[in-house]
Amino acid sequence: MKEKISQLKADMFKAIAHPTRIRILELLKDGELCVCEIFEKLNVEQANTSQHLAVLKKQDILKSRKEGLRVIYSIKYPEVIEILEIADKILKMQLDEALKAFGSTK
Amino acid sequence: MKEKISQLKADMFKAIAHPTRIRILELLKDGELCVCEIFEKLNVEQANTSQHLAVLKKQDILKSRKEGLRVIYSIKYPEVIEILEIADKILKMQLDEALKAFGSTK
DNA sequence: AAATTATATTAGTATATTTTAATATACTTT
DNA sequence: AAAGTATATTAAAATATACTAATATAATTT
Repeated sequence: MKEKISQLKADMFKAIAHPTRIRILELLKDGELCVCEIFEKLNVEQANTSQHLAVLKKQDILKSRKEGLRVIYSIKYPEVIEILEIADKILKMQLDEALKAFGSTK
Repeated sequence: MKEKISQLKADMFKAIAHPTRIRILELLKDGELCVCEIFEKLNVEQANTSQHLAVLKKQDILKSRKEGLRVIYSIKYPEVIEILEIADKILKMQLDEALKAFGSTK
């Protein structure tokens, strides 16, 4: 039972754990965007962008709606952004520490 | 530049994104443990546990110290636990919603 | 209804991750 | 210094992910 929940959480993190998908989430932080806007801003192939969006949607992290020809994606649970912000914070601390290691005669 | 930072964040999430590693982090939430305690509690092979610990340590998420024969691991940045707690919260909302979908004539 | 536009899907190849099993290292105790 | 513990490393096989290119779908405009 506990194992299954860990698996579900791992699946969620796996969905997030890709540079392109992280950039997608950061783009969508301030509101919804259509696929065309996303792949142009990211400079990533349309097909590849679609695939990454599909990963995030399958994992129930993004939602989408159709508007004419366009498909508009947005973040389903804003808490995901909190996760990214904490990751940012940790990364800064890590880099900070790595930098300090230089100062001390290393 | 922005791409490199996304890559670093992705690497961090990748390190977290495994059921066994998530369980390790949850075990260490309340304090340090040696490898022998960890793999016994998790019911995972010693070698495999070592490998997963190495992944988390390489990513600077865990730290370790030696005490006699034992190696004792602990969480380096408590913020990682916050990330797991938010993931928990999101997962609960997702499951909740999935459950509700049943109620409504689906 | 044909052509156009936006998005999605599929298949194939390339890469990366995970697991298992065997072995190595590094302290400790005898 | 030999034997015993605790942990780490390595190699090989199995599995999963990612990217590219080609093609398919679906709504729109002409």
